Amino acid sequence: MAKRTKINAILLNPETQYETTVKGWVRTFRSNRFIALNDGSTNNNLQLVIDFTTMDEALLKRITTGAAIAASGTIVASQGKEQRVEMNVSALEILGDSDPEKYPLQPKKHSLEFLREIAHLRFRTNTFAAVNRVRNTLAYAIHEYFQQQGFVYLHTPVITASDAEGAGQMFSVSVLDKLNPPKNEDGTINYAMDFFGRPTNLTVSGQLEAELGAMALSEVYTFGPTFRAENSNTTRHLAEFWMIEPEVAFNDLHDNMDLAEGLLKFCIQQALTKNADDLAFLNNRLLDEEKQKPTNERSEMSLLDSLNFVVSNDFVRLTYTEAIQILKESTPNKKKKFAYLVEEWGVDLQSEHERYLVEKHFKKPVILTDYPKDIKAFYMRMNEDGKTVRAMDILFPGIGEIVGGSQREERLEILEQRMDEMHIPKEEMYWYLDTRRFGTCPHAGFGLGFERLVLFVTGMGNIRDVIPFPRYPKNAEF
RNA sequence: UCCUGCUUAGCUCAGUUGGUUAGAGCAUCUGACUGUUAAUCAGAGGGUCUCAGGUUCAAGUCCUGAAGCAGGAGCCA
Repeated sequence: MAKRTKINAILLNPETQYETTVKGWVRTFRSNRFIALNDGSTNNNLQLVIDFTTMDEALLKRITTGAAIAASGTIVASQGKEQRVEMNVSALEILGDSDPEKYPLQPKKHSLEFLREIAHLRFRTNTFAAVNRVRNTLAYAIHEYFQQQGFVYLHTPVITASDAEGAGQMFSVSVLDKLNPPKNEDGTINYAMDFFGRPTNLTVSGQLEAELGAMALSEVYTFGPTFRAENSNTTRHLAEFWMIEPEVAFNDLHDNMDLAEGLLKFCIQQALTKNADDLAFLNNRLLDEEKQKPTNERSEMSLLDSLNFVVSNDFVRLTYTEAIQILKESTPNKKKKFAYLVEEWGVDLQSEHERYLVEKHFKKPVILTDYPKDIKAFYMRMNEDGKTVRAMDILFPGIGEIVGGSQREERLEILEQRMDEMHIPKEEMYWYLDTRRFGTCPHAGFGLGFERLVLFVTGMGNIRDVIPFPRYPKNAEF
């Protein structure tokens, strides 16, 4: 058959009465006459109309849900109401059969939990096709935003020998015989015999390497996979996820906040512009879901409303100290409704506190800054008060922390002192400290959890549904 | 890892105070119909009630343990 036209192009083309060929997968086959065909170019199907009175009966039987077909015919104005155009098919070919007794997807609503078990087929549903197209737009937008501003895309290593990245449990990388590894005289494993001659792990962050790049290229960003071996079983954690980590020389905390807020708004705006159909579908999907809930549990804004709201409003910026004050005086704290009551300065904020600030008090994204030094990482810049560091967390409704970043400690003596206090091995990190020894300068950066951004933009409830093949405890299928 | 809940047909779910051959809708198959929109109508097939023990004359139902899943918490992006 002739070269295919993508269904998206046909649906956007105002013309009718032209011959073309389409290829795709059958979603439903109704009345022995109507095929809903989808090729992934859009969430909308093309309706193919066939004449079953003249078509070979054996061929007709092979038009089943999930089958791959090619069809040629004339695009005409549709007689039905649900679509503007349809194809009168003159020739049809089955490219790949789909046994209806065994094919697990039906033309009906499936639970997300069931689809997670058949993640290799779930792209074929409207929801997952839409989510993955939005994900693609967001990934591209990340690059667009940074490239427009002259950032250098830096590839940081996936395998690292440093275990001081300070962001949780790591997956070890080794080629040693697990049953009979080479041993030292004291019985410990002799990693000198391993591939890299030392213990190595999968990275939990590219930040430290990104800082090295920023100290010459000025503006860099990373965008790659990250691995955390935490036993996290939540709707917003994965063992393998994608993270964006810009690092900018000469930026202070305020520049850093501007950069992050600008990035988030740009990405969301791109999705609104480029994925209008997909977001409309996801918006309706969410509205249907909300109808099942009691009125008081429904969200005040629809998905599209909240995306537009975030794009067109400034994020609230306040310090940890101010946040503690608000929380102390909040109704749930006074009425002892919080599981963790806010009593004194210095405590880490719990999810319920973050959610109160974002969803109840301000009702918009919040950037919290200047946290107590004791609850933050060693590399964050010490403030003049000696108590707080120049950290920033961006909190989103429904997601919680979507960005975590800081201005970095560029003063060698203070950085070394902090490393000593927090038992970070300085010798091993000589390469990191060298940036402070030779031409150090103020700089700042942050980490953006890519899947958390996708989660927010698509309105999905579980992070396992916004990455094609999720990795989490007890699950590495596909 | 902790707390709570769930696990019955391919999918979504009923299943009474423990009581005979465990039900429905959708899907599938057969037939009818044919401008439908998750088409419709009639009929049929489809079950190791998650697994392992226990209590009982009798367990889908009660008890113990395990596994998996979901939601919440912690860790964080």
